Amino acid sequence: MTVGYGQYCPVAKAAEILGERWTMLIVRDLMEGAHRFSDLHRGLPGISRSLLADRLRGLERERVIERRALGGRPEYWLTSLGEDLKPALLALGEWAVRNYSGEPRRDERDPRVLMLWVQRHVRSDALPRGRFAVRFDFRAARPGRAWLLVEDGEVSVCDDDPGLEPELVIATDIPTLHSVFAGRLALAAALRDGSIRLEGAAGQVRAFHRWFGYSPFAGAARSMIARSA
Amino acid sequence: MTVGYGQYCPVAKAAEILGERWTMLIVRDLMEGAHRFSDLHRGLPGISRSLLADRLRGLERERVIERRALGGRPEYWLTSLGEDLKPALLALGEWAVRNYSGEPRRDERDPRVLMLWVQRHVRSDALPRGRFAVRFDFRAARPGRAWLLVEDGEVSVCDDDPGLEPELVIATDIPTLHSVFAGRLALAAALRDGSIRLEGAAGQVRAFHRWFGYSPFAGAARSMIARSA
DNA sequence: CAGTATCCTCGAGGATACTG
DNA sequence: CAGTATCCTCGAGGATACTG
Repeated sequence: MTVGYGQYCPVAKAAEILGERWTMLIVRDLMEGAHRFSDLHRGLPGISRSLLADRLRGLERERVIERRALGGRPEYWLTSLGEDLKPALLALGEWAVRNYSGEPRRDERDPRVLMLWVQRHVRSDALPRGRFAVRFDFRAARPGRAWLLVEDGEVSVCDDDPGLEPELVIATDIPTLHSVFAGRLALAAALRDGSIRLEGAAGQVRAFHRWFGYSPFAGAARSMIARSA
Repeated sequence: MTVGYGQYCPVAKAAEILGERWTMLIVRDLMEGAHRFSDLHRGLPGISRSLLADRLRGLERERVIERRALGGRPEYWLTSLGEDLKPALLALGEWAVRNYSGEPRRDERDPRVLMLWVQRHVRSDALPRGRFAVRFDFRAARPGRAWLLVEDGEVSVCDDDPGLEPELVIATDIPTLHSVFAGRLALAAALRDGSIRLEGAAGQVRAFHRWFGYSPFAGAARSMIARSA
């Protein structure tokens, strides 16, 4: 952001704005519906609060995002200029899907980030009404459990027992859930081979298939696999 | 390259590979036909030789490029994985064209880089046969002159007088030539208002219109302008 | 030409503690 | 919650000189 390339070239301009560490991931999270400072911070483990604030200022200066602080808490939103970046960011991600698909690395198996993504992509309109909990049991992961708390179409993640008997338990492991979310492994296949087990009333199990949402790149991953098969 | 984000996400992977300073510009230059170390170095004023070497190693490790040293001088070429990046890089550049079109900044008016781009995009097949020189006279620029030396369809740039009477002289200034190259200003319009003057035999002047090549983003710039008019 | 080796600087960004 | 202020570290990368 601060340091240009001294080149009057569109690629240089794009690199100037998006090339700094974390910036592309911040834009990605904004596209996925994160708007509050803490939301963004939670989705980017490793970034410091001051650096996040700095990057947000930079994006605001370049008119990619705007800060809204209408009375309540401040929020960050993509401007139309920022929304216009979507095709390019999708193209970049799809390139990565096509060319670097593989298992998540050791350091990429953070259940917290995965749960955040799962939460962000839940199809709220397909959620059963009322208040209930869904528990994820991860083999060989610390923390080994996480909860989704559903309350009238609103979903939140808990790392600790919310004290509510779960109506649905999903027993799996991090790489498997990652693969399903990313579209690299069909949910049906994972259920068949037992790498995911669903425990709960038939209605909740059926509903899960509808409200569980996938990565924006799942389509690209699926057609990759279909092509190579 | 070296530092990941610890996120199993396609955008994070793309940012990991392309997010480091200079990397996207190196890929751009490879796409535009630069393959030798010195060619790349010349197109990236400000990068040190050791850093360029380091970035090239990184891109090779990620299988975006490959180093070929078959007997002669080493060359760097995009792999098919690297070629596959073209749509994403074009999308990024077109986003920048749509949203940040403006005059080149003071530090972006380097005649050397501009001449390099002009050279790289010359349509060799439309060049007159034989050996001749084309001189560019830039108002208010140091160096104020540059030459294209054409020799049987091969073009090179000289910063100093090649000692050959030019058959064509192009009198203009850096921002104007930039704008024409970028597609933001029609050559015809620049000739009409005198911001570019062509001096030479009628045949050479006519040929210039055919062999002068434009930025890969010129099309996007033109349709931007057409839309806003 | 196409780099590598060595030394050194400086600024990006982490840690910590603080504020409205 | 949503940041800011201050201090400090360390590693990316520049400068320089060298090599096949």
